[in-house]
Amino acid sequence: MAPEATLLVVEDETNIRELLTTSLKFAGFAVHAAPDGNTAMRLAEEHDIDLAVMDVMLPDMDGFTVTRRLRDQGRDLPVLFLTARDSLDDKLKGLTVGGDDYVTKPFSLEEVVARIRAVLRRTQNAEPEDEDTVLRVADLELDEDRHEVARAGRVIDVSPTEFKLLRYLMLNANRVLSKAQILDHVWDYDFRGEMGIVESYISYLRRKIDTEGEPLIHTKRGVGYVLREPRDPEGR
Amino acid sequence: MAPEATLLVVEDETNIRELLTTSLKFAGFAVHAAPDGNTAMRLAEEHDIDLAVMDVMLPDMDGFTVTRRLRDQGRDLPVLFLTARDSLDDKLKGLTVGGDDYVTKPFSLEEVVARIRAVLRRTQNAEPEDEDTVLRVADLELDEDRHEVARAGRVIDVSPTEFKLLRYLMLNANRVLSKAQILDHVWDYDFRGEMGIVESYISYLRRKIDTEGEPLIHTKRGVGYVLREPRDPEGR
DNA sequence: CCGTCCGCTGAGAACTTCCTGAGAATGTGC
DNA sequence: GCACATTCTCAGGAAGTTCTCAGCGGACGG
Repeated sequence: MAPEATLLVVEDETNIRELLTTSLKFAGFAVHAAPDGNTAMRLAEEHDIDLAVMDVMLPDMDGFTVTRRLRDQGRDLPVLFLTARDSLDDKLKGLTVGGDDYVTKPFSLEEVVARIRAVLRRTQNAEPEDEDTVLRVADLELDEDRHEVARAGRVIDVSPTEFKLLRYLMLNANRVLSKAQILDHVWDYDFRGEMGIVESYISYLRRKIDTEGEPLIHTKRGVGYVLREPRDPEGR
Repeated sequence: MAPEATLLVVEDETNIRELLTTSLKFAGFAVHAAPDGNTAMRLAEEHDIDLAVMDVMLPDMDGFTVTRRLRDQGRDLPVLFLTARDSLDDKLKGLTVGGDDYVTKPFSLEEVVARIRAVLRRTQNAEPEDEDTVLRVADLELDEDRHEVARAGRVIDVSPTEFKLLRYLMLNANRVLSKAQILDHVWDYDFRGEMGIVESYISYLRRKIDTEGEPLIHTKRGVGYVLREPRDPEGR
């Protein structure tokens, strides 16, 4: 399978750079990584980059400068900025007007992948005709754009974490996910709590989407959880 | 037959290192073994390693450091970490994000082999879709991804131990397995119980998968058990 | 044909995992 | 700054799983 797109990760903290690199590769992207602005510029010359994931704070120059210089070279590069939650720069606020976007640290991998896909969708597809921002499993729907969930056509209100958890389950429908996997993908990378929180949120989700009609979320005791279509009475 | 893949086992406890080495060789892998981080680094230079099985606690440096150093040398090495059950280290978080995974001690050999294969599948195959994770014997199916068993298309609920036992029987279809062999592979290496437990679980499995249609699990009195295709009426 | 051995299975004790309600702590919008 | 939503922890209880054991019965050897 050809990679979905080629990304450039620019981030000086080694842990986060590697976390992003491995998990984005795993998500199907081709990834180049740079610890600073100058390396980033060099890599961008050598490779065709579709999108950059860029820390705002870099050792040699800030992420905006890197972005400007890259764009001065002609390419129309969309960027997903990474920034600390409390330093919500004014410059970031105007970003969603162009194709760009940002996520605050600490982030969850689900969040980053979802935002990358959203930015690529907006910038690559000038034709917005394909409404593939909707995930569907049986009569359950999740709309990325509207940030909305519906079961059997009835819209259901869910919290942000519930939404991310459900998206992850739906993206991996019919595959058993361990609580550790869920924690790693849905919760922020610095979360230090126990896996019991996954149980709690599964419980919340069930109450909201799984109380009427065939249940879609199933517990695999000792293994994890799986979201799947209901079976016929014969268990087929 | 060429080895399936080349592994590097890094584990300081001699018993466990040898247990892993012999049984992984037997499972068809080429295996190099190291008792500490430095030896591991040296072996990794001398040989082409496809995957490392790495204890988190090592005498000279921890498994994460070894992994970091090995990866700094360029190769994109997937790792299966071994860790004590109660020391669910913070660093283990984020492990199921990339290709890596972990198993807790004490483990069963079945578990380790299954996880190694899963990691190799994920990291070697850039094509995630097509390769199916389903074992089949006659009309009996076992799906790793869904952690599900079906007979004649009808899904059957099994417990984790039943699942591991059935996987082991199916991987060794048409070969008679002694109760001792089964105990050694399917149960944790520190299990101190009697072999009667194998009889119990064979009984559970038969009740679930072997009650209708030709039986697939057969007792070789005084020898062990074998799972095999039903014979034609002539007994051929 | 008989006794012994081996394997099968039901019962149940001990244990583990999971679910859920309550509540504290934190964040967000008005 | 107040009200409300959300996140997270915890603990009790429910449910499922693991493991042991003992009685039964069929298989095998003599």
